[in-house]
Amino acid sequence: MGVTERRAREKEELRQKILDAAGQLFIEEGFANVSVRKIADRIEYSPATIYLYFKDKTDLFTSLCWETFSTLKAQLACIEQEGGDPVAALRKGLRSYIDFGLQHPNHYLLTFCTPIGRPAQEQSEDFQETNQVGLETFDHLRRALERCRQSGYLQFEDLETTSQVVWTFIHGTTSLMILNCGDPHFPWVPMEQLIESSLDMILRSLRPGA
Amino acid sequence: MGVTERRAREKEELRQKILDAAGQLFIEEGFANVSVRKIADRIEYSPATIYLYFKDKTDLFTSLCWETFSTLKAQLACIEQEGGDPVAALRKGLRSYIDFGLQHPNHYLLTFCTPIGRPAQEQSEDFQETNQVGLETFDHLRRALERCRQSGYLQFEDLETTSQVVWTFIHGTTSLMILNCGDPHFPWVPMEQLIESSLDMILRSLRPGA
Amino acid sequence: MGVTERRAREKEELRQKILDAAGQLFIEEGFANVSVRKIADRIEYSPATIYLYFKDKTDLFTSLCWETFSTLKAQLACIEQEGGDPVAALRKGLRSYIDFGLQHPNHYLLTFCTPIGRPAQEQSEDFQETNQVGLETFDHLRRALERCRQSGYLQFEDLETTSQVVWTFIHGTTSLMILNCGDPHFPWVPMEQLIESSLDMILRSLRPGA
Amino acid sequence: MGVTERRAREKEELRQKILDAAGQLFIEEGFANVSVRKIADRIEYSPATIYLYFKDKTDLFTSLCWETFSTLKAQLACIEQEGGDPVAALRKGLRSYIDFGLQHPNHYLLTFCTPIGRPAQEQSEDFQETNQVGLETFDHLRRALERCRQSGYLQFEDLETTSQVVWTFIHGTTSLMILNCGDPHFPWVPMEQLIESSLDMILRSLRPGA
DNA sequence: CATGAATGAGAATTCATTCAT
DNA sequence: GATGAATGAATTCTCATTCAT
Repeated sequence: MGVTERRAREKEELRQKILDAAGQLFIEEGFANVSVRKIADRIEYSPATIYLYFKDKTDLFTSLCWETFSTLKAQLACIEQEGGDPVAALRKGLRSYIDFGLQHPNHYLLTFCTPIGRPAQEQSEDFQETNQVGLETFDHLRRALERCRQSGYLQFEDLETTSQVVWTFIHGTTSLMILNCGDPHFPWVPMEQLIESSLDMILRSLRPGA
Repeated sequence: MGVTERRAREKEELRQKILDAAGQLFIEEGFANVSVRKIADRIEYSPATIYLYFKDKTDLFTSLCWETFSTLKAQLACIEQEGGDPVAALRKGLRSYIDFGLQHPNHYLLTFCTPIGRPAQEQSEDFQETNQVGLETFDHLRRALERCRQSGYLQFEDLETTSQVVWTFIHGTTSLMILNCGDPHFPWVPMEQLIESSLDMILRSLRPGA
Repeated sequence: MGVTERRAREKEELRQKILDAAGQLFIEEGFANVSVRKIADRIEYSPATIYLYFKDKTDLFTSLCWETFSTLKAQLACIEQEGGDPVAALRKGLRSYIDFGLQHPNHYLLTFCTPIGRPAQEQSEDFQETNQVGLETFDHLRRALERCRQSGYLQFEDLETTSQVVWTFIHGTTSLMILNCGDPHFPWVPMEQLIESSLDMILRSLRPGA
Repeated sequence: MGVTERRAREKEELRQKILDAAGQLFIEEGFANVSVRKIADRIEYSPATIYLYFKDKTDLFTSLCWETFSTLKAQLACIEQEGGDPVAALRKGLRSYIDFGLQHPNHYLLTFCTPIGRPAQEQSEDFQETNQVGLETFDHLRRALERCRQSGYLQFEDLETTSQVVWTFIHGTTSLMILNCGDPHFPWVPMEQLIESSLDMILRSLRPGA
């Protein structure tokens, strides 16, 4: 029985190793510029081995996205359950989103900043599943905002529109932080200051009477 | 002498024709999916001819980026010069930025959503030049905000921080529009509505007393 | 001892199961399009198991050929033994040959429509054995014809030449049926009609006085 | 102008060289076992060059078939035009068919004895064209037989069935001659004798009163 | 006995690029 | 100035086969 377990563990480890290598490479070089061979080379396995763990190159991408969403969703669910002041919870959730991006830059970029030839991919079952998780993640934001509105702390007209706008804003902050924060050519203010100011601005714009 | 001039003109015309075809194709199909042959086919020249005008495929792209960035800068400069209500001008500028991104999605993605890890490219003269244009473009935003503050229509503490936050916000809106706007799996509100609401929120958060 | 016997029986059963699956697949998809994995999948064993029973993919095929040739020979022998009207027996034998080809198209094609240029194969023991069976099969035709001649029902000069010609004829019918019978671009008459007409023509050409 | 001509000639020569190499290899190893690389190696060009002359591997095959049919059709058309005794013309045509096969064994085998995954191929324009030529070739046989019947020299019921049966017969003779005529394991009678006997038998079976 | 895991070799095809003309 | 021809290198992916367990 020990043998079976060890095998399973090793298999999972290799799968993860492949995913990690692929994620890094996708970010470093762009999805289109990464060949299966490059991934295999990096982990010192044969290209054929990759195909024992993933159906094709797209499957690799999809799996990475799924990982991203799942982790993020879990964090947000945790905050939601804690309850407490709705605005504080919203802010905490947004901050959590940004921090997640900064802590998992590869996954974040891959999931939200990498264009793929979508059409081909959308059919797959895995994609559907990943997408589902993504939508559920967004639900947390929607609910957090609605709670703020119902409690009277924030005010806005359309929940759906507002949720989406807020998402695009924190996505913008997150992605630029990841991509350019070390760019010596741009006079960035300190990261912490930028993040907090971003959250301030978002909440200010939703304050009743604003 | 007329001959020489005509030759020069014809040469410039072909160069532009190539750039136009390439630009269209990059947008239609994405950089990675455009082959030099496709560009050549579209203008009914041979692939080899392209190489008489551009060093390689990357050079084509860089030239396009520079071109389009200049266009954005020119648009913003134009708005700045028009003068008029500062807040309206700011809003117009922001809208201009978003529209620019949507019109040149591939250049936008390359410039703002691709990690700088291309050692080869950073060094290049073209890159430096393009970067310079980028900074100048940001200057327009900074100035537009400052004018709003000085005129008393908007209020905020730190100009630099605010400018950067605003940029990250509209970048977020722009990039997600580009990447996901056609995604049938996400319940996007109409694009126009999302964009206008984004601008509303940004301006609302800067309103005095907000 | 019961145990040993059961083991042997089980082993033989699995071998046959593999052969059957392979045979079906070769017919359904053609030799080149059948992978060992496909065979293994169909019987729900691992590919590696196949190699416990057969040296390689070719061995599988050779075994099948031998098997099926033996079947043909047995059929012809059976007809021969039945005796009865010699011409009816001849016709039955020819028909049997054609039907055999249609039922085992891939083995038929491999054996009769593939140039012997595989040095490796010719040498093999299996090949020699298969060849032997082939000659014995032809003997049946020769004998059937001779019996028709001796009984006075048919007439021809040279037995050997006639046997060979008859063989080439039914081979032609068989192989074209296999290769093109489903070709919608050729106005084939119904297969049954073609086969029976072929046999009619062959027998008519051997009729005394013809 | 001489330059253009020479270029065209050279281009045609290379095309033919590729076709020849491909034809040989297809016969030697079977369609499925020939890679584009092997063809390229044999003529000492790069694989990519092949694709400048042929759309894909299937196109190579189709072109070879077209060549075959065209040549054969021309020969048969020639005989048809000569006129003369219908039965002699029929026999001459049949003999011509067999001789053609023996003179161009590669093309013959390729066209009539090589199974390909047909479905994928049938759509192509080239295939349609090739098929058309094939049907026209068969028309010659049909017409030759009909002429014999109308002149009263031969007798048979259904023209279509008879034509097809006759074709399968001479195809059988031709293909076995090509494939096995040198087989030391089979006691072949002299080739000339076999061919003439085949024709005798065919004509005898169609003789009035047979 | 059976197999899960792994791989080297090779498949068809495409592409950016060069160069003689 | 423009190009037709050619190619080396790379792409994704499949397969027969092996071997430790």
